[in-house]
Amino acid sequence: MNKTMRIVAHLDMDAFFAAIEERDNPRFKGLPIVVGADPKSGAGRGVVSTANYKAREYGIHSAMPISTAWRLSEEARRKGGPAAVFMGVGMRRYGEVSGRVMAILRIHVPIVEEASVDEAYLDVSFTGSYEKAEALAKKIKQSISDKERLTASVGIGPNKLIAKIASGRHKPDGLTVVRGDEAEAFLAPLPIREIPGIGPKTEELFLKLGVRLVQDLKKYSKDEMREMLGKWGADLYEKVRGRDASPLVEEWEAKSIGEQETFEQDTKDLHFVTERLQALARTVVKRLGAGGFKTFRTVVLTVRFSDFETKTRSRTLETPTDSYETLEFETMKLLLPFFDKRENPRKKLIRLIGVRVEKLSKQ
DNA sequence: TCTGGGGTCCTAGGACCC
DNA sequence: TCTGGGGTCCTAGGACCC
Repeated sequence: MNKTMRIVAHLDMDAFFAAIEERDNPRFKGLPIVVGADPKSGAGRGVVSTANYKAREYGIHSAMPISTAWRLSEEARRKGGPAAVFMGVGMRRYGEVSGRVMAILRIHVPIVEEASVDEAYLDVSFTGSYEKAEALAKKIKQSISDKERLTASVGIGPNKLIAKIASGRHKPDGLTVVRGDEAEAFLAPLPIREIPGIGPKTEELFLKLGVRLVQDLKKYSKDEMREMLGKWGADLYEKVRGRDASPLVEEWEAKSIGEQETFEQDTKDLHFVTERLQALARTVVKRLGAGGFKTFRTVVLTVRFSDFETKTRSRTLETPTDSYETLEFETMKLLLPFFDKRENPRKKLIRLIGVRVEKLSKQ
């Protein structure tokens, strides 16, 4: 083993939001917990953000409509089990816990990529061996458990791809090590959907071609992959073989800031929508300043109809601005056509609107 | 089942420029 | 006459991630 061998760890907090709620509300200990939209006795519109493992036994999982989660909880209750505890998303608190967890990681590892609120990549090459990297991961997991009473699952591998997939193999509270020379064989029998970047559409495309497992993808040349998937196809060609040279990204700057809102009921009421648009625009401008940005130059309006068709309209200004009035004026100009025959000939009801700014500058 | 809210990245066509 | 090549910007849409 050479000294420059790369070793990457991926740490994923287990059922993060639900675990925090369970920890902070002792009376919910051991109960199924669902963090997400208000279920409104089965009539709620949102989705499940996180379900703890007890709730997953009911078939409840992330991204599921909250109405479905409610139904599953009711079914379980009729069979004599406890009803699930439904809780709203307390993002501020989760952000605080995340900050403390990330601080623990930085005590042990100098190069950390905060991939999301509950995930991080660690460059543990400095340990020099998989054995030492594994020992370090155990220490970090123990520290998170001691200080925060939360569990995490860790994957260790020769690159981010392998570390990420490995962290998902033994959840919760898992630790999975895949050495460089095992990476390709580790991936081969997995469903292609395990590869980050392969979502429902790509999975379906390949299923039609009889491709289900990572090993099945190896029959395509790099050019064929590029042909099918564009630029990303060439990356995937490498990933299928366990190779991923992407570096950890320690610092990054937001490229856009936006807010959107799904209405409780679909609407065609221009006054109502205008009022919501103004509220969204105000929040966006506030967050722009809070994020240290001076100006934006592009504004984007999103409109989603009741049939879920989603349209975006954007305009790039001549001059950068930080003005709320400009944002309101420009998004209103983009919105109005949706209230007449120009953009909405069939008079569909509106389900959601969103306001986003791009081409941000700190100058 | 009836689908949130925060984002990123890619593609593709047309305008425009050299 | 029936036709370049490359580059950048803008716009709209779509796939994907947590």
